[in-house]
Amino acid sequence: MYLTLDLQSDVPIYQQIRDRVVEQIAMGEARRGDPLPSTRQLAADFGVNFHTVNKAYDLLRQEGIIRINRKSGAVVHKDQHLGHPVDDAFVRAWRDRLRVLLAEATVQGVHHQDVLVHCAELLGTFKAGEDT
Amino acid sequence: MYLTLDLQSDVPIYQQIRDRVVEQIAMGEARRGDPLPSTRQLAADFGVNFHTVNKAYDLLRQEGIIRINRKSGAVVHKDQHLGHPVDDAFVRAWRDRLRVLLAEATVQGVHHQDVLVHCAELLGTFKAGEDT
Amino acid sequence: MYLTLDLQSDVPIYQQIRDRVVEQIAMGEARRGDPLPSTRQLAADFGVNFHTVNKAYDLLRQEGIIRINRKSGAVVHKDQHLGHPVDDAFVRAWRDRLRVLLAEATVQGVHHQDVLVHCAELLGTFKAGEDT
Amino acid sequence: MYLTLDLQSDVPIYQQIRDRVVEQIAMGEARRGDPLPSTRQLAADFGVNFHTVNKAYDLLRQEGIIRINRKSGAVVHKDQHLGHPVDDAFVRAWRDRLRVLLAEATVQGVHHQDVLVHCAELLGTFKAGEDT
DNA sequence: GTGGTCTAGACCACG
DNA sequence: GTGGTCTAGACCACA
Repeated sequence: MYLTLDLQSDVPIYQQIRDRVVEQIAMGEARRGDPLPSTRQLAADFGVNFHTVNKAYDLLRQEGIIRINRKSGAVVHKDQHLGHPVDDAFVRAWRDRLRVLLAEATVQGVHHQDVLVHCAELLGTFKAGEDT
Repeated sequence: MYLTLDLQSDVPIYQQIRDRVVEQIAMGEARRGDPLPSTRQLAADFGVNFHTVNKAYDLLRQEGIIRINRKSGAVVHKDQHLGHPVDDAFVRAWRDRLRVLLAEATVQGVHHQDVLVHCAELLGTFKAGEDT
Repeated sequence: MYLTLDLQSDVPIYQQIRDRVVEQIAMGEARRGDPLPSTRQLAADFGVNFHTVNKAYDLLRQEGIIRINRKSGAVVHKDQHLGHPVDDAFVRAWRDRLRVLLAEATVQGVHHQDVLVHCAELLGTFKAGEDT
Repeated sequence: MYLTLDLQSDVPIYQQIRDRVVEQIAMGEARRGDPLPSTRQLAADFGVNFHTVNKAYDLLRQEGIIRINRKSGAVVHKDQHLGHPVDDAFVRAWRDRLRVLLAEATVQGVHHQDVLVHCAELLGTFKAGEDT
């Protein structure tokens, strides 16, 4: 699993790590049961603090996306093929964030049709994982 | 313009104010030239400090969404009818944020079709403003 | 004397009026003894408050650029042909402001040669007045 | 980086701080990657509130002159050696401010030749940084 | 009336 | 350690 970070970004590093992991899973690059790099390994690769990676993994654990075992380290727990019912609370909060994002694009002059194209394109990159 | 805040949320208050204003403009509730409440008025309404509102307005000003006059206060400057060219840098950054959001939904098991339905529904609430 | 204002600018209106008058005099459009529009006239033309124009004229008076008589109104008092000695205090303060302006251009990547070209060009538009 | 302020000046303190930083960078005293003092450190040195320094740094960040990291604080991001293309909008606004400044000098009787000498002298103090 | 500036101090997030 | 957020209140500038 290759992750890329931007240490200059104003997005917190732990958030970036978490985001990249989510994207990798969505793209099908990592599936249920697959192991994640060890926190120390990742921290060394990126040259960031060990606690920072830890925080990212803890976030993912709280979201139910990964499981952390003392022995085997972190493994992917949730992916798009799991078939579990979608959490209503998640959808509500997610939709709220989506509304803001779409509102921004609308105000900045992006046509609604183009917005949908962007969505479809991005979902397409995740679809590939679905077919596997 | 009616705005609602959640003072308990972990989203900064100034960010929430900014988000609500963007949504209102996207929904066509406020259009180019329409005045926004004065910072101190809005602060009093929400029971927050006027500096917090100030920061939200300053953010919107930096995004080119509102203009601030010493005399008449803040007025809407950008809406979906402006016909201005869309900033490429904005689209790139916006798409990156959209990717993360869509990846989250995918990982949590939301079907791609449902994601598109959510997008279309939300855009529909903005479309109303376009028809006016 | 034709003046143009930008009511949307973040530059105070009284400052803009003062700046435009200074530019007109520098360009030779108005010379020592020439009358300025009455404050009430200018206020009506621009649709701004009478006190705002008054403040601009007062600034110019303090700078020794115009004289204000109750009878004849405001008249230009200083122009580039006056031949009076240049005030040292003015030059020092002026140079400080110039330093900041030139530093900005330098940091933003404008070549020093281009800076000098800009200066020469602008001075050229004032030179025309000198020849008159 | 040594900066000097005039707390009695009518120029806002945060603006003075911003100006001094720009001058230091233009003079080559601080270059791309060099760290700036922490906001609270600088505030303590000047005897001003840290919010004031914060505002100055935020201004510089918006201008793309510095970058702010949560970890290492603020570092210089732009200097005259960067070789980036010059922003047209910046040049237009900058030239407008230059016009006013040159008009003032002209009206006050400074000869055009002397104005150019002042410009060349000041640019020379920045040139030193270029040669390094 | 409006927004802008500055101060002072508390608390949190990040690394 | 760093910066970010929020509060509270004072005073000034602008129109």
